[in-house]
Amino acid sequence: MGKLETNKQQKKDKLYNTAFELFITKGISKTTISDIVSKAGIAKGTFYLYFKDKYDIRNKLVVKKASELFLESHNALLQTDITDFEEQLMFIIDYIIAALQKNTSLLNFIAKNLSWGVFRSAFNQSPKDSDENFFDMFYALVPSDVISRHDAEILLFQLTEFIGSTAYSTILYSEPLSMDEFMPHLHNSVHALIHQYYNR
Amino acid sequence: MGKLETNKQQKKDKLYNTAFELFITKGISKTTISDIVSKAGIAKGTFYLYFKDKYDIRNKLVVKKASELFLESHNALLQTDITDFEEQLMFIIDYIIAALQKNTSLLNFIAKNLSWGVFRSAFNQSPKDSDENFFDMFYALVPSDVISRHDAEILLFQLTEFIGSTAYSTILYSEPLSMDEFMPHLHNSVHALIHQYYNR
Amino acid sequence: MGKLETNKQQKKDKLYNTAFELFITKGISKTTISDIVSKAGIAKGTFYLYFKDKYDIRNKLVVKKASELFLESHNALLQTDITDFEEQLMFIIDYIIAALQKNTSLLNFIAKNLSWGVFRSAFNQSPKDSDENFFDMFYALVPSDVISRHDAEILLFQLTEFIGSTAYSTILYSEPLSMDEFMPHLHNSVHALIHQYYNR
Amino acid sequence: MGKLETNKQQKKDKLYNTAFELFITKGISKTTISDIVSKAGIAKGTFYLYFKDKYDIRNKLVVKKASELFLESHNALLQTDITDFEEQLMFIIDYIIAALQKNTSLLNFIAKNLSWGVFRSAFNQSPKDSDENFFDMFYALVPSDVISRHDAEILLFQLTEFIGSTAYSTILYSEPLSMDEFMPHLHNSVHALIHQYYNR
DNA sequence: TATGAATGAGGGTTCATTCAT
DNA sequence: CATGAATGAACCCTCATTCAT
Repeated sequence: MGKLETNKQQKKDKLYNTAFELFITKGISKTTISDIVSKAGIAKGTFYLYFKDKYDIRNKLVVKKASELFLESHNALLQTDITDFEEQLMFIIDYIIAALQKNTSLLNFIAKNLSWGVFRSAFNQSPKDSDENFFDMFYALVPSDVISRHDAEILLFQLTEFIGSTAYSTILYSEPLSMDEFMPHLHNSVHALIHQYYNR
Repeated sequence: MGKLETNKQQKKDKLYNTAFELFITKGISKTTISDIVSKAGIAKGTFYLYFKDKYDIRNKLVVKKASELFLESHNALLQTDITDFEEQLMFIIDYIIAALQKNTSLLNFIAKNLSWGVFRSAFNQSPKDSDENFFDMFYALVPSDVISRHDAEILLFQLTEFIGSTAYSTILYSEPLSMDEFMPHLHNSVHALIHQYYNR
Repeated sequence: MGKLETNKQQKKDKLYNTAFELFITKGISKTTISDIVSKAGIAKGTFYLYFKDKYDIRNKLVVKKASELFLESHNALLQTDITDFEEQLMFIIDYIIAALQKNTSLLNFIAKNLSWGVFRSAFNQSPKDSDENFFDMFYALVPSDVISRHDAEILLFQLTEFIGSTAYSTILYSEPLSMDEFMPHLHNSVHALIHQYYNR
Repeated sequence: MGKLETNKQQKKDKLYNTAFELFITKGISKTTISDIVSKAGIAKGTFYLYFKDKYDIRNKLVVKKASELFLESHNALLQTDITDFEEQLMFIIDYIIAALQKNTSLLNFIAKNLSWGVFRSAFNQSPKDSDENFFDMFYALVPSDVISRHDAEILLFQLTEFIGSTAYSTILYSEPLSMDEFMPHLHNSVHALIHQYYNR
């Protein structure tokens, strides 16, 4: 990679980092492109060299951050000896929830802007960005003898939506109850959702 | 109610209706207050006599529309002979999903802007707006001998979030599958979520 | 006319005057709307209340200024005893050329931006703006027994284009000769153009 | 001319052709240097090696295109047997008008940007560009025994301006009449303008 | 109450020009 | 000679909000 190439990537990364910081601090609508570039120490025109507009960088950031979180949880799982699928899944869920509880800005950012469509298309569009793919990771965990690949996909969808939306409300607003209070219910519900797909 | 009083309410209603129409047509951020008042045939300053800003009218509208939908489904239920709790719940869910499938603009509007907190507080703030309260309606259905009031609330929360977020993705974007394909899974999952709270 | 109405017209006039001043001083493309409003002491948004954009005010100004000049020449004609059509026409031409020689900025402004289409449509659009219409003024001068109304219109078109384009080059750039040198040729040519339409 | 030299000329020509195409398609002010170079497949910086700015290439193009048209008409004249000056002139005028009617973009481009000064100076600056000069061509046609060289120049000026400005309005906008309707008037007027200079 | 003209900060975006490679 | 990433001044325009009428 040439010096010029490196410089380009550095500029892009700087914009990503600065934009994320401002998005979670001030909110997206209150963050202007002027804010981003001036904080990043980059010229305004340069922004438009890499991103179409504010929502372009937001979409890319949302997927980036969500993926990072998932893969981080998977890496943590690999450090353990857990082999049972449900236990593995619970580990990941607990890991992610704990991370979001510690980083409510991130939760706010991801939850408000991540849709399944964005998420999915992002993985398909640029598989080179991460040598490990979150979907593959999940499907590899699922015991294929009891849950079909097709069902696994639908299950993943339901779990993601269910956990995402309830976590948003409980963690950020403690509405209608706090995440700590909700936790046992969440665990039970996740088990209930999974068990449908066993022994079908 | 005097003539002047009536005139005031008419103005307010006109603003509500016009704003809703524009919100679902052009989207909220693309709708300006100028758009609303000019389409409503009302002076710009008058808007500020009734609403604080665009987000004030949006919040009120979201709750209004969501409540109308819930109560409409309940009224439909009353026309039936269904007495079993789970069947009643399924009827309401199917009714609401069918309505949202027919009116995707409404789904988009509600899903993007309705949070549990807004919803809940709205009911508490102005119980007079609807002589029937959605929460009371729901709790009345729940068989109190098998599910406690406290659990009922948590269950309602989970169902609302689960159905809301999966319906959004499947109806509007058919991602990762269409609502028609998802329907049996949805039914099973709802049953699974409910059954946890039986015979505890 | 109420106070508010008067205030509106004052603002509009102020914008007209300031824009014209800047257009002829700095040129149109170098004049920004910011320049106009800041010099006029009016808020930027107010500009857009009265004009669509820079080119809207330019078009209106061009017609305004050209009309004023024509009508001014006609008023001057009325102060004389000249009765012969050709002499009257020559008087008007000489008057206008003299005015443009004294005010080369005006010549530059009008010549670069006035097209027959703009001119004509402007008169038809808002005939109320001037109780006297330049076209009617011209046609009234033409001796209708020797030149038909239809021919008069074509003649006026040719004279306007011929004088306009040659005056532009000779007055502003003395190319290929100065207006003073060109004057006798211009007179002869105008007579030649007119005489075609006599005794047809 | 070495290979490198040829490559340079090719780049320049490519820029000329691309710029012209964009100028007549999108208009000059809407055409950016980015547009030109990206369409030409040449680097942005390279543009500045050959031209000062957008207006530099425009001026050169306008003269180039106008000259081509004039010389083309002269070449067509040489294919005929016409010997009489007025007939020759009419042939050229008709030829040019026909060409502009077929190519209104060219008319628009030339008329809006060609001034006598630009035209004249261009011929004097770079006579090498065309081995035949339009001015010389015209003066050679004029019968020098009846019209002096000095008068010929003034006549050419008047004809050019007269025809140019009336053609613009009639061809492009049919205002106040179409070119077809105007044609006989144009012919008569041209004759009238020429005859002044006979037998002086 | 109701009006709507006036405001003006600040947003997004463009694009001619430069200069290190 | 050729490149094209980077620049950043400059611009247009929107629109929520106010306030005299």
